[in-house]
Amino acid sequence: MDREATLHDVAGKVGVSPRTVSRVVNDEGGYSEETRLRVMAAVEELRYRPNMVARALITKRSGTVGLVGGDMTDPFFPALAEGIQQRARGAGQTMFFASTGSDPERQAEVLRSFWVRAVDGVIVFPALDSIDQLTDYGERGLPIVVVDDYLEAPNVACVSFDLEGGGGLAATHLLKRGCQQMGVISATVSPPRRRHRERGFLRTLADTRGDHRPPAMAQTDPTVKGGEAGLAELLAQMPDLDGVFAYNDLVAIGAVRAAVASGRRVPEDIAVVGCDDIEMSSYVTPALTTIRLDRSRLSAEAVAALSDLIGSPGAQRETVVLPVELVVRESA
Amino acid sequence: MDREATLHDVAGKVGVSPRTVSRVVNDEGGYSEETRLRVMAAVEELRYRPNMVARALITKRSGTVGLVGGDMTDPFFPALAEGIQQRARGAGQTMFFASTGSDPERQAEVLRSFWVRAVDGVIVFPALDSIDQLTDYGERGLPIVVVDDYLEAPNVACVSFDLEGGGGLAATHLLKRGCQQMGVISATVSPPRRRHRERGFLRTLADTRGDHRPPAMAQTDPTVKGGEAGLAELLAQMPDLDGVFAYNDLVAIGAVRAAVASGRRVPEDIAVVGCDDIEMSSYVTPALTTIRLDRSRLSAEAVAALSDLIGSPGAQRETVVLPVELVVRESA
DNA sequence: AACGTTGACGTCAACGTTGACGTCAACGAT
DNA sequence: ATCGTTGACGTCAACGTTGACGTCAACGTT
Repeated sequence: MDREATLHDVAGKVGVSPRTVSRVVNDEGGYSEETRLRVMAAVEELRYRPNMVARALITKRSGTVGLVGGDMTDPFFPALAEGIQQRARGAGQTMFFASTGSDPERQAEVLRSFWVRAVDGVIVFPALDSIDQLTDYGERGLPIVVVDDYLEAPNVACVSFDLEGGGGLAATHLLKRGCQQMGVISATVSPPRRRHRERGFLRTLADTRGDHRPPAMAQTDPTVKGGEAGLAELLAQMPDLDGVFAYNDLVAIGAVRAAVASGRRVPEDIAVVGCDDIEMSSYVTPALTTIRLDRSRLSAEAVAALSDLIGSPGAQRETVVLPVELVVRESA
Repeated sequence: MDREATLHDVAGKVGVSPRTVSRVVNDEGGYSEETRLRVMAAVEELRYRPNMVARALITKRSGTVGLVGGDMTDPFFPALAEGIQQRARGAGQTMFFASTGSDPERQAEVLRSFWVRAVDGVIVFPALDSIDQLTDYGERGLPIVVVDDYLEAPNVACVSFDLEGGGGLAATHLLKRGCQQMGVISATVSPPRRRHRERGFLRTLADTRGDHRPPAMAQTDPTVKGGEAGLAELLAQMPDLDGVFAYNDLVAIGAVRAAVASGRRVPEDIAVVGCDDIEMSSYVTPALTTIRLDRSRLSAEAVAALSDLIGSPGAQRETVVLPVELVVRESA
């Protein structure tokens, strides 16, 4: 376990100064072809690898990005994280990951830990009420890409799905099926300000027929259990419920289970539309009708936005809104 | 966006040397209570946060750990990553994550990128044929926890589930159900050396009744689609197949789907046992009978092993084998 | 009174790079 | 012959910390 080779070691071996080795390693130019070859050979032989920590100390660029999520356990998240990680790796960046459980204090702690490790930028799925935090870091010079929320600040870019449109799609579909008594299950982790899908759903309902009964509303955890509880609550408010728009597919699965458990048929008695289109959704019975969010696209856009931000300090950047799509399967 | 405060700034404000501020910040002792208070106040006021990069450069400890997985998209993985990340955070460590797609070259690249960023240790789900790589890094002084594989090397610890036992459990269960014609679907990403679950299954079969027909074997990707293909292959080899042990729950779900698509009933005509017990497994129809692996336990053990290794350089550490459990639901 | 010990600091160098700048020979243009 | 330019280096300091060691007053002991 002999100490790692440094620029100095390579320089000694070749008989040039460390600065020249650095130039070669970083492809800066300012050396002869012969020197380049001799340096490269020595680098090979000594298995020299630049020490990113030292480099980061002076350049203020660590070659790392941070991903801040609510909960990796949400099936929507992993594919996203995977995509982001792969693209970051492609750009020579290494990815930190930390989850916040949607708790702003944990988020603050996480951002601090990323900041003091000199990450070049972060991609954040923001916790409840944490925009001040994010604005603050943006102003301090940290490039931030915010997913599914909107805020204006230097060094901050936003990338979202058109969830409002998605809610509309769900409403239209349920109306077309002939549903009369609708319910919406939304998530406690999503603050009112960010309830785009619900807004879109309600608006389309209102726009399409002004005379319908206002939909029942419930709030739960964004999980299968939450969906079960949510449907029970909806049923309590509206016993002749016949159409449900669920916060995500997990909730939709829970809603379907609860409906079936209560002796109703899905979609005949209650139609259920989910959101996300996770893998699982095509494998449950009945297969879920849902709003598809293209996660691969989102990760691409998020990483692209972040590199832009990193490349041009202090800049703002257009908010990106990604289209969504209704996928009709069996549940509605 | 005024420059970040440093030890030097704090020192200037208080009227002591940076070294003293460092002592206070690191709780080293060797200062008066009065000095401590004044330093703390200045730290507060200037919002001083130690620069981990500079600290890492000199101490060779970065306060980061790396997690190397095959694919975050595998539903088994996220809960693990989440657990590891939380526990690491609890210990003041920040987690890097990178996936390898089970490709040894990508794994090498990932480990290099972690290494040059001076991670304090890594937890690895090894790619195919990559033990030399891992041994090499272990010898160079990198603490490594290897999940689900065995190797002996300095600075390396192994943590596994008792998959051999799990395979035995599955075999026993299928035998008890009266299955006669068994098949095993294993994964191409798992090299023969690491096929513990298959080994346990086959051995129990052989031990229990020496006269049975040798099981059919298939290999696929560890996905739902793979499971569908795998069952088809099994059926081609053994048309009167009546019991299947699948590599994981995703494969089991695929196998069930393919069985149903071929007009067979599950579990009446073909019983299927999965492995992992992911969330999804209780929500599909029929709900999966499976071998439960306690992911929370695994992440706890992995992190514990890693801190041990980090705490005592050069040490070896007992391999930890975690128990598994059969969960009987509907598919077998 | 002389001496060792302890506490509370300060000084300096080092960690491995890179930014800024300096040097010096070779070369072409005037 | 002189001058400016260019290429190919080298030198030095700095990034923000901490390890190793030094200093010096206060204190207790003999």
